[in-house]
Amino acid sequence: MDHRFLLESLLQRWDRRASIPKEDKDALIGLPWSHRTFGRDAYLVREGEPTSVCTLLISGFAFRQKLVNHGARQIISFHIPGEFLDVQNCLLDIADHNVQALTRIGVATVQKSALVELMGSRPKIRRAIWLDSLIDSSIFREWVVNLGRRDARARIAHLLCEIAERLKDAGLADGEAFEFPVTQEQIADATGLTAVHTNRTLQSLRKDGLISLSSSRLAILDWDALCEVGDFNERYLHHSD
Amino acid sequence: MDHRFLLESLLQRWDRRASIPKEDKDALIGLPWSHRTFGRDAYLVREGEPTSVCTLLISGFAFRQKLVNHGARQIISFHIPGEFLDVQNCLLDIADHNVQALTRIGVATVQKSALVELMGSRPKIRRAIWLDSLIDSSIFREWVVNLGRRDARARIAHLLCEIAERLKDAGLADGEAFEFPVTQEQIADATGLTAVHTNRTLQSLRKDGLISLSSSRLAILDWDALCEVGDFNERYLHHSD
DNA sequence: CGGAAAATTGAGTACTCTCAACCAGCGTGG
DNA sequence: CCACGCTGGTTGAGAGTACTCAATTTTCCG
Repeated sequence: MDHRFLLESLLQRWDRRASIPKEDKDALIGLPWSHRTFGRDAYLVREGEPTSVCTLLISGFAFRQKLVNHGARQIISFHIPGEFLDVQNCLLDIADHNVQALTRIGVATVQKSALVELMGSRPKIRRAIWLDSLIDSSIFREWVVNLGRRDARARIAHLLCEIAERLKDAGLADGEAFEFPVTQEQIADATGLTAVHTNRTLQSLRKDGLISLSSSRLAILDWDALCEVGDFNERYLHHSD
Repeated sequence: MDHRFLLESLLQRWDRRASIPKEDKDALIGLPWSHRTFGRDAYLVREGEPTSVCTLLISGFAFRQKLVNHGARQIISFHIPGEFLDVQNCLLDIADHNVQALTRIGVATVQKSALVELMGSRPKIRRAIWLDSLIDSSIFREWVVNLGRRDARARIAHLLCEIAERLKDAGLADGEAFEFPVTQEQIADATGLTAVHTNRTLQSLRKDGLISLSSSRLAILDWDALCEVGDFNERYLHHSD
């Protein structure tokens, strides 16, 4: 199969935690994956709709969000290549939030029944996927803390630290600079702020020499200081587990 | 075993989603559970410490929280009887948050290895536990939205709706009133507000005839209006899945 | 009954929002 | 090739929600 390399970053990440037998890897790769691409802002999953597939992000970035009744949007998570965007839909029949492409993306989708069946017969894969979803959950908890108990500066600093750390862990960042084409409005929607205030806060972080962020490239100029500002402790990412 | 009834509310909840064979129930009940009680505010799990057991809440209420560097506390979730307080620790070796008793509580703990082994051999139980943890995750997502994009009134209304709905689903509430001995400071820490502002906001909800909340009893006087104020849609609780 | 915890109130502050205008980059079409 | 229009970024001024600090009352327990 030629999409072996497409699942490579996922398998590498799993392998680092606990080795996955070659048969298991082949079984995963052998599932009836479909490859698709989506344009920027395209919806992959819509809240309230029935779910039928699970989606693995292959290239580009994506995010999940929910809308509130007065029209505001809250971004719930960002996703980088090698992550499932909606494993929870394996067991949940109705989507409880939206999934959207942040950039042009490539994904691999598989019928959730096929994935569930594979997990039933391959304990190592099951464990890896469950662990991923537990870490997902841990990240949500940290976001609750971020939104509930940190001010604007800390919230944004924390978010940037998290993205950087996850990219580094996935081997997708060289040093402290990387492509991350996020708009200020999206940062605002992820941190519970307005775009205007996000703009001013980013300027303040730039002025202090902590970061450099253009529309598509993020560079962290002073990692320790940014972690300090953002009260960032990577434990919740469980990168060593 | 005489603690059958102690697991009853958990098993009933699971059974409503998908029936669990009697052998599976007996196997779960037959695990080497330990029964313990904790006083109000006692810590059951501490962030940063290694985990060895999983804890099922039998009686009373509990909550999970994280502390930020300047000392503030963010409550991440509340828990009612029949819920696991820390299933994620089955696979995560270091706790990423604290678990505390809200009231005097009774719990049943089991070595996580025993639970993991049981899940390995009992697919129905595994599925039920995984589904619980996915719903947990969905609740965290909704809390992110609550903290990020709703004002004080809506945040508190939403929280109260959630607690009420979960208690009703668990069969622990008769009508729209129930024991829920939470302090205003705890509501504040759950909604990202200060105790003072929480106090004023609760007064406003009371004045409008939406709720009646004394220190230990919550009554929802106008369910529809409170849902409206809190932008509450129960879908994220997946009570029907 | 006494003391501590929790709830309440008041006044002043400030962080973040709103509204609105303006600028910059960029792809498209005339 | 440049005007145009759109999206995203920036700036300013004023408003408001929520915070801080501090005192006071009420409730809860031992």
